[in-house]
Amino acid sequence: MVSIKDIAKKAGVSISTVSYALNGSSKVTDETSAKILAIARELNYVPNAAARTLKKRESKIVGVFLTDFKGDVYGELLDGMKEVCNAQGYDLIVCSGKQSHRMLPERMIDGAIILDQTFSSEELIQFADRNHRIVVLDRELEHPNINQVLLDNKAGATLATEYLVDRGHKKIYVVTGPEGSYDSNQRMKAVKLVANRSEDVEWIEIPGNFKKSGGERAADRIIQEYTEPAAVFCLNDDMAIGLCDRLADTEYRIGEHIHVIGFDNIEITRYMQPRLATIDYSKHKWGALASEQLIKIISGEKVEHERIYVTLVEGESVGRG
Amino acid sequence: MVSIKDIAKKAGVSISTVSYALNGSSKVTDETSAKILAIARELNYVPNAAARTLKKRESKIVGVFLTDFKGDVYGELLDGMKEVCNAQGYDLIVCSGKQSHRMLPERMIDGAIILDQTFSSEELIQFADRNHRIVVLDRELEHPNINQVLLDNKAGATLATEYLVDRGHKKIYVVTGPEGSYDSNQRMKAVKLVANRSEDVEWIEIPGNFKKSGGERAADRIIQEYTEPAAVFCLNDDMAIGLCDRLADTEYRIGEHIHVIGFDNIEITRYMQPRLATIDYSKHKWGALASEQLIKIISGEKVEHERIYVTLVEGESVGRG
DNA sequence: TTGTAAGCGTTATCAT
DNA sequence: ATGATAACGCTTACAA
Repeated sequence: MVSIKDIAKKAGVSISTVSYALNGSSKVTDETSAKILAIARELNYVPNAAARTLKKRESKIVGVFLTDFKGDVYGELLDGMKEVCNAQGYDLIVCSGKQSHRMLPERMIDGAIILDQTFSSEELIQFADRNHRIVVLDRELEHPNINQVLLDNKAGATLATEYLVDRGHKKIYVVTGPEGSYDSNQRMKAVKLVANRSEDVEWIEIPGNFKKSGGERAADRIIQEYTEPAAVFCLNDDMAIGLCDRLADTEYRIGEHIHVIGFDNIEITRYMQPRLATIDYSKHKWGALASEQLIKIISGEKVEHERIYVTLVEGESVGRG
Repeated sequence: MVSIKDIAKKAGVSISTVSYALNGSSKVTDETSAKILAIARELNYVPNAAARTLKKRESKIVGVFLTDFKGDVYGELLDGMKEVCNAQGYDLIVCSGKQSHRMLPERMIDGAIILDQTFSSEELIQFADRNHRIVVLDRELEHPNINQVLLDNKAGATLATEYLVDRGHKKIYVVTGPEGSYDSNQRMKAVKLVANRSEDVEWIEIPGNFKKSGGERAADRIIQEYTEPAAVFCLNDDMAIGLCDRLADTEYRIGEHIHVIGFDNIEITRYMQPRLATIDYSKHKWGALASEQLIKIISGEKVEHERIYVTLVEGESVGRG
């Protein structure tokens, strides 16, 4: 491996001069600088990230942590993050799994964006206490070193529930996310609020998991107790897809016997027959804002919590009740 | 930041003893070791990755590089990679974009898995020459430090083309990937081979881009010159989806006027009406094998190139010609 | 069994 | 404008 020492030797200067030259300092003559740069190129010199990070105590890398790599929301979200990070001179790395948790405390990365159930809030607070900078996308957490950029879950769930109620549905199943999911809990709260406003609207909670399997299981139960048309609010699109998929094998028609709405507006919903009603939001913007906030708090800037707004996407999966 | 120096001071021992104790060396007494470990915990000690990497000249991290984060094949692929990496004591990070190319030469990572057009083959060879270890998933490259794990593109394209020919189609459009794509070129070669076997089979190449937009443009052209039923082999599913989507707005019926087959068997195809015929392969296995090979060559083991096998998935998107 | 010390490749302070 | 040197936090001969 060629280091600045090798360049220094070949150029007949000291390593500090080489360092200055490579970093474009004005302290060194254009002449020596040019010579050094030439030699560096000639020797195929590449700086060593570990050494730089060790000395400077920063890596110019931010990490985003995901529960897993599956999931259709991630593509745009990550692109949004990358765009902002790169523009600000940071690299973005995507991590997943318990093992990767060490990245932040071990200082491989300058900050973390969390969308990952496998981090407990205690763990995150502990990191923040030790002065690590974090942006959370999947929970509320108050700490000077933590910023949150959250979906407007309540607005979304309110829109969805009102849509069902407005279209005349009296019996509403709600398929939830996994236990303890912040998004699921927030959405559920809003559902209750809206549903309880109308005396004649009944809502039934079905525990789900934000995965297709949850929707499939919900479908089984709904079919079993079917007596009259009903509406289902799946608290994310993945479950709605599982539900529709299972229903496709039965005589129950979506938008006619069972009315379905999801949440996320993932791409796949556009291609479903009938088109799935859902709640949309800009994933790109969500990611971009998260990166923006993180880089700001890394730079010591104070920032306010942010919220991502949502809209209703109508679809034939919901007919008149 | 608390370092081994702090622990040493508090324990009244030298830093080397602390280092040995923390690394579970048998050189140090159970007693002192216990004391040191206790103090380390008490002080919330976390090792510094940069320092360790600098000294040991390895990071125990492998990086996978993607052209972008969109794309439905990535989820399972990455999970497969992560699984193997973690089992072998490596962390996996996912990177994208020109900026991230520095990770390998700067030695942040111990090796790279490449599925990324933005790396030129010259660049990769240069890295390999400087003793970096690489596995390529998107090209052929011969070098002692490079291993390749490729899809069996030819088998897949042969299966797809034969499927169309066997079902009586005489006119076959082929929508290709972007210029220079290895996968696209390989698949195209196989198409020609099969199609040219039968005198009465005509094939027409339409340049695409492996994205939905490519499929949409292809649909426009096919509609325009439509005289009789035709078959279309989209060299990936994404384009097939774009094509079907565009066709949905016309009077042409898929599986009746236009017969379509894709490549990749991404999840979305299951939910299409009619079900898209396509070529399947295990993305999980592909990722797992790539990681396996990379870790082997990092460990100095010699390995052979690998190939991922493919199968045909029939679908109603292809009817009788 | 434990300590001393060198060194990994940088950056940055202080002399010169 | 350039050089000598310490320091970042860790591992690992080698010495004691």
